Amino acid sequence: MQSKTNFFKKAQAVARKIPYGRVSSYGAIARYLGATKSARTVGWAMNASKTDASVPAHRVVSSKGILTGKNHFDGTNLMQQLLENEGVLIDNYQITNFKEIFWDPNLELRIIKKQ
DNA sequence: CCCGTGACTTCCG
DNA sequence: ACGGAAGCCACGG
Repeated sequence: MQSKTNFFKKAQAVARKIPYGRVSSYGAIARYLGATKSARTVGWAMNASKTDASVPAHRVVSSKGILTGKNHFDGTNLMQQLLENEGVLIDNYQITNFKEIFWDPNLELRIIKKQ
């Protein structure tokens, strides 16, 4: 029996699958879970998984490649530092090569995605 | 138990 | 094309 917080676990699972040096967006994950408009809930899942070091929440940004969640991290520029450490180019809390390193679960995983 | 909030995105006018 | 409003799921008060 799946818990009621199935959405959380799924979101965390997808975020955990984000490769090193890649980033994804809340909407992409939400869409992969079948809830396109539930992007905010994905952010909540990140907040819940924040205590879990296995979930790279810093690799999850907005659809524009903006570090919208930087304010929720421990420090102020911690999220940017973590991403830059992985080779991600960031300018003013915005990923410059976002489209290049964007990792879309709908394209990469395509598990439940119909062909 | 009901209402509001939140790391966003999409749709309608 | 731009701006405003709705939607989605979960949690806290």
